[in-house]
Order: sequence, then structure tokens, then C-alpha cells
Amino acid sequence: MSEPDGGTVGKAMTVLDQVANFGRPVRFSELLKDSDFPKATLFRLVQTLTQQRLLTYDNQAQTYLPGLRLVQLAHAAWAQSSLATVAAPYLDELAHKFGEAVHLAQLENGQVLFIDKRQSVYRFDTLAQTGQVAPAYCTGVGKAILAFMAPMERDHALRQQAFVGYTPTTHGAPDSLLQELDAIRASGVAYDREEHERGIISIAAPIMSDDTNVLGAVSIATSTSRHTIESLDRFEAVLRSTAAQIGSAARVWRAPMPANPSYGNSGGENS
Amino acid sequence: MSEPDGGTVGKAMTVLDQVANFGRPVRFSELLKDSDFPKATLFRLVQTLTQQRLLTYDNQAQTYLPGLRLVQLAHAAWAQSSLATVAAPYLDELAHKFGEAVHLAQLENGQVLFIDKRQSVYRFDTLAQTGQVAPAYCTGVGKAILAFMAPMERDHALRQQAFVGYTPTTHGAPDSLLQELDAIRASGVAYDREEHERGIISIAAPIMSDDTNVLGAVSIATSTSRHTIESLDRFEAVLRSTAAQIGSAARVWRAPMPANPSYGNSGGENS
DNA sequence: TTGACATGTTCCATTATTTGAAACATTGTC
DNA sequence: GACAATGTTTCAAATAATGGAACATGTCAA
Repeated sequence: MSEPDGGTVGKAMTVLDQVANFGRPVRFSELLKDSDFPKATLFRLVQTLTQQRLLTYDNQAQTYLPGLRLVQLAHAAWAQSSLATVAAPYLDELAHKFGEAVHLAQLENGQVLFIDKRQSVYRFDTLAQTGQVAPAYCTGVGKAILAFMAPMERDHALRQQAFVGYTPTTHGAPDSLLQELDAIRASGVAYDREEHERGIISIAAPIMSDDTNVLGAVSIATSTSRHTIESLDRFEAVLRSTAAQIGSAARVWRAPMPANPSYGNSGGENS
Repeated sequence: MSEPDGGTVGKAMTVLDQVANFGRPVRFSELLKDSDFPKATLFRLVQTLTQQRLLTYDNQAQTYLPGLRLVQLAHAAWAQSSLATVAAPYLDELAHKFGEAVHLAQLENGQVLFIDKRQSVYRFDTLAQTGQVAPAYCTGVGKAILAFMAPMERDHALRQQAFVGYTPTTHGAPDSLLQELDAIRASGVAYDREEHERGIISIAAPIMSDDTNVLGAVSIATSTSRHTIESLDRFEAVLRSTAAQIGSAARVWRAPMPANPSYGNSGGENS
């Protein structure tokens, strides 16, 4: 981690993230304490963000909060993300069929981002909510995605994992994870064996846009009070076929657009 | 409104909005055609946004889309917006009790922003989804909020209304709307008489944090095939009491935070 | 009341970033 | 092969961001 910023926009985003991560109304001085920016600079950044309605200022309590404009923008991002809209009916079906929690996730900057979810009829709540992020190395959806990524991208993603031990079963290092990813690639499904949250297990399948391209993953999550890892296999067949259906639906959805067919582009991030 | 921008961040946000409003993958040249920015400037703005993952670049199709980082940020905004989290159980209750669609909205920059919703059991879909925006002057929630705003703020908001005629019953000018707002203030509830969408009607109640401060509004929306404006009154009592409950819940929720009791702050916008 | 302290806001000369016309590069088309 | 369209880079000039320090405001203790 050297300098992910550089431009003014980057600095503004750093501050925005900072406020978002506080998870509660935050004072200017609190931000200042946590920030590398000098007082005057931070002040103007916060002011700019507030003007843009990316932050909200509560002048009763003199605190800042992430602004609602973000919710508005996110709707556009969500609606246009190929997966979310396409997958919705399939998630409904899965949730309805089994009554368990269903999650749809994509990888975003090395982390699992939950794009959509369906609640279990049993109303216990996993942490996951739309828009939330979780580590990739210790979630079912995360491992399902990692397993089917192109080796180069996967390595990049693996280097972003923190390998914090949330529970006794959490992977503590890349080695054991890599081994499991091989197994996942062979079997086609990934399990979360209480690796992130004690008492929560899941089975996840990757969503492929084609043989080599993973878009995201679906999972069925439940609690150890109702299922064991073994009994999750009851869901496997339907889960896999649903993931496959979502994949092809996404492929079709993407098709209308190209205008210039075929391209010989070989990887390469921009800048 | 001449130039809401000025800073670099403002310009970047303009571009981000532009991409979001396209509602589909968009090429650089399309953005350029629609933009006041010179080519090189726009190019660098788009590049910056992409680096920040506020935009996603599909180098297959050479198109830009709003980035998933927005979804992540929006979750923070949503979870911390006093209303959304506080109101959730009440929305559940309303939806369960009547089986009709329930909407929770706030005013954001003169527009109605849907913060949360519950689906009707009848599965007809109104336009509203979380994160979507709608005009204030022709929706139940919008009018409920406008009616209870402080006069100065209301005037400001009214000047932001476009008064487009979506249907025959849409208000075409401020005059008739103002009259209705008086009536709403007197009665405590607002109706949408197919003003935004033909066939969709709703009854809405404001959510007040105290006698003079409106936070948002809740509504029950249905279709003309199941209800008339008159039969919506069946919901009025429960809707009003729910709105009141959400209001006091929000008040309590805000209380825990201060740390330094009492404050003699008298208004004053910043900047 | 007074003074010390913490927090938040503004100034302004300096510095660094952004700007954009024009040149360049790449790809698709006739 | 020349042409057109789209996307990318360059570089001096214009602009915006910077941050140390001064200022303002409110808080608290003596």
C-alpha cells in the first residue's frame, strides 16, 4: 500500500470511506485524529463532499454521515450490474423452494460484495445485507469465486486477503486455502464451514459467464442448528443448476449490446 | 442554478451522474457528445472515476457503467440514515397487515428518494425501488413531506419541481399544489390520485421528528383495480399511527449520541 | 470574570494539479 | 491503401488545492 490516491477525487474518496467506516455520526475532530490530512485540507474536503451531498451534516449534533446521494447513485450501479437484475427471479425461486437465506455476491476489490439477498423464513439473520462486504477467503461465495478466477487475477485477489482468524475453522494462510480452491474447482461447489461466523454455514456455486469467466456466486446459507455441512448437499443439485441458469441469462442479457463483434483483447488493467 | 460544481470533485460527480443517468453501458464518445467538458478533460475524469471504482470499464465492449463501490458506500449511507434502520420493523408490520406495497421515502435535493419498500403480496410493481427517485409534486410521499416542511425550505423545494404532466391528474403548476398542501397539513395525510403513474394510487403520512421537523414519509400504494381513493381511508388510522411511531423511534435513536448534553445551537446552514 | 483549552473556520502566498488544443495512436471502413 | 472515427497522450498555461498560522467560538475550572 503506497499511495492509492494522487488526485483530488482520490483524496475525497478516502475521506468518504473514512466517514462510512466509522459507522456512526462522526465529528470533524474525530476524522482529523484519524487522518493524514492537515486540518485545513480535511476541512475543505469534508465541505466539498457535503456540498456534493455525498456527506450529510447534522448541524444539531455537528456530525457527518454518508449522504443519501450515494443511495441514489448505488441504485443505478445496482440496476445496471448485469448480475443483480438478471438473477433476481432465480433468487426468489431458490428462497421459496428451500426457505433458507440466499445470497448473491460479486468480488469487488478483493472483497465479497453482497449484491442481493433473500431472507430465510426462519428469520435468523446472517450478517450479509445488500451492499455489505465480507472477506473472500472465509465465505462460501468468496471461495467459489476465487476458485474459478483466472490464475493471475486470483493471485492478485489472494494477496488482498487478510487471513484473520474469525473462528477456529478460518483459513489462516494462503496454502490451505489454495488447496481447498483446487477441491472446489473439481467439485463445483464451495462450503463455508463456520469460517466467518460461528454457527453459520453455507454452500455456494460460482456463476460463470463462460468457461473461463466467473461473474459472481450464489449461496444458500443456514445455521448449524438446522443443518450440517453434509445435509447442505441436499441443496447442491438445484443450487448448481440455478447458478448455471443465471450465468446463461447474464450472457443473453449482455448480448444485445456489442455492435462490434469479436475482440482480441488480452487482459491488462488500465493504468 | 448556474454552476453547482467548481471543484474537481464536483466535475467528477457530474460525469458520474451522467453515466448513471444513461441507464445502460455507455461509450466514451457518447458521454463526450452529451458533455460540456473537452475531450481530454472528460477522458481524464472518466479515468479517475474508473481508478476509484466509481465507474466500471468493460473492455470487452469498451463501455462504462456505475461501479460497485457505490453499492458498498450506499450501504453505509443507508444503514446510518436514521430512518431506514429504525423504520424497518414498522414497514414489515404494515406490509404484513395489509398485504399492499409500503414505501419509505425522504426528500433528497428536491426529489423523493425511496429509502425502503415492501412488496405487495399481489406482485404488481410500482416503479419505486430502494434508491430510486421520483418527483415530489406528484407522489403521495412527496406531497406529505412538502406539506410539513418549514416554509422557507418548502419554497426552495417547490422551485425545484418540474411540473411535468405525467397523467391527467398531475399538478401542472405550483398554485394548485400549494392549495392541496394546505389541505394535507390540515388532514395529516396525502393522496396520490394517479398523478405519477396511471392506475397507481397511494395514501401517505409524514414522519415527524418533532412538531416542526419532517424526516420523511411512509405510504401504502396500491392499484385502482383493487382500491379507490375513498377505500384507501381504510388504511389511514394505522398508517398515521405507524408514522408517528417511526417518528418517536427516530427521536430516541438520535438521543444516545450527544455526549455533551444540551446545546444552544440556533440554525444556520453551512457555507 | 478571567484565562486556558478544545474545536471549528478562514486567510493567502505557495505549490501542485488540472486543463484543453492539438498531435498522436489505433481500429474499422470504403 | 487512403479515410474516417474513436480513443489516448503531450505540455505550457490556467486553475484549484494546499497547509501553516491566525482567528472565532464555545467550554470549563478556578
